[in-house]
This record gives sequence, C-alpha cells and structure tokens, in this order.
Amino acid sequence: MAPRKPSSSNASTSRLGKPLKRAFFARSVHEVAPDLIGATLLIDGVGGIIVEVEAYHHTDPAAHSYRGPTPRNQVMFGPPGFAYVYRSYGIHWCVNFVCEEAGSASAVLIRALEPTHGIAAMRRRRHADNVHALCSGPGKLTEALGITIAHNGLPLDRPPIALHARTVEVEAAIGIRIGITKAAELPWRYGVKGSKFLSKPFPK
DNA sequence: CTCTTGATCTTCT
DNA sequence: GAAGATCAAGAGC
Repeated sequence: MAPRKPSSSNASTSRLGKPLKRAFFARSVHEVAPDLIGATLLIDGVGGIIVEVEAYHHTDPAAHSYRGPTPRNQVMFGPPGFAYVYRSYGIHWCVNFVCEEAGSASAVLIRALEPTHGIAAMRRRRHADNVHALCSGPGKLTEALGITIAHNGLPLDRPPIALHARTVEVEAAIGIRIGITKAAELPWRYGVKGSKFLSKPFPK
C-alpha cells in the first residue's frame, strides 16, 4: 500500500457551529462573503464547508442584477437570506445567497465546498469518486447537493437548507473573480488559500 | 500539464 | 445572432 500523505482537511475535526439566521445576510455583501468562508452548507443533510465564494452587487457590471430585474434574477431584488439559483451556460445550476436589503440586489455566489456530510450521495449524483472533484466549482456543488431551480427563492434558515457558522477562525484569501470579463479586475473572490477543494488555486 | 471544443438556457443586441 | 458567474472530454506537449 502506498504511504498516505498528511491531509490538510479539517473535515474530521470540524463541528457544526450555531445555525446562521437570516439576519446574518442583512449587511454588506462584502462583509458577508468573507464571513461565509468556513461555514457549513447542507441541503437535506448533504454538503460541506464553504471554501470559496464571490461577491456581486447591482452596481457591479458583472452581476446579473446590474441591468435590472428579469424573471431569472428577481430573487436577487428581494430580501436577504434567500437562495438565488440560476442556470449557467444552459447546463448547470449555480447558487447564491442574497444579502443586504430588498432592492439592493446583492448576493454571494457559492463556488466550492469541502465535502463533509453525505459524501456517498454526492459521489452518486456526480458520478465521480475523487472527493476533490465533488464540489470544486459552482456547477459541481449544486449537482452534488441536489440544488436545482426548485431551490430558487427558498429561505436559507429553513429546511431543506441549513447553514452553520464556522467554529474555528480561518483567514480568507482574496483574489479576482473567476470566469468573468466585465469588472474582471475587482478583488471580490474569497476563499481558503491552499485548500485542495477550490475551483482554482489562489495565486501566490 | 495546457489548450480546444461541445453542451444548449437566459438575456441582450 | 452572440455572449455568458461552467464543466468534461479529448488532443497535444
């Protein structure tokens, strides 16, 4: 048997913190986004530790809300503490947490998780074995957790969604957002530097 | 390892 | 008609 490398995962030592209330999201999206790093997201008990997010705001040309309400983005214009789910490239679902206040149209895109709960279910849904490939991207994690348009507009503090505060301090790394062309230089990506569960590494 | 391409929904031009 | 908050597979190095 090959020797096992030491793991940087904190999954085995992490515990669920107190549930996040809806009020957690009622402040600047740029405060909420880094505060979500290390929190645990579960859908019907399946999920993991948030290791990568991005912030979007209606004044940001890269945001879906930049050009005003549409059928797709209407949840972004509602009150904070709800899930905004959209179809990406016609194929994938992506999930956001609405922040600030009604009309502010700001949200945090959840981009990657470190799987901790229900890993067997995630492997089945993703048709993938490698735990590092289960939730290392916004489209991957929705598939692993079973998030679809059916979750659009659901409150973040009621079943089937559960969010738990982190129990240990983490230093959130900051970088530029992934996969956008407008406002591409803004440093509104937050995550755990060096995590093996990111969609992309943070540059040194 | 990097680069290219196909999948095909919602919005904008 | 084109672009987009993406992913996986295949070609090439």
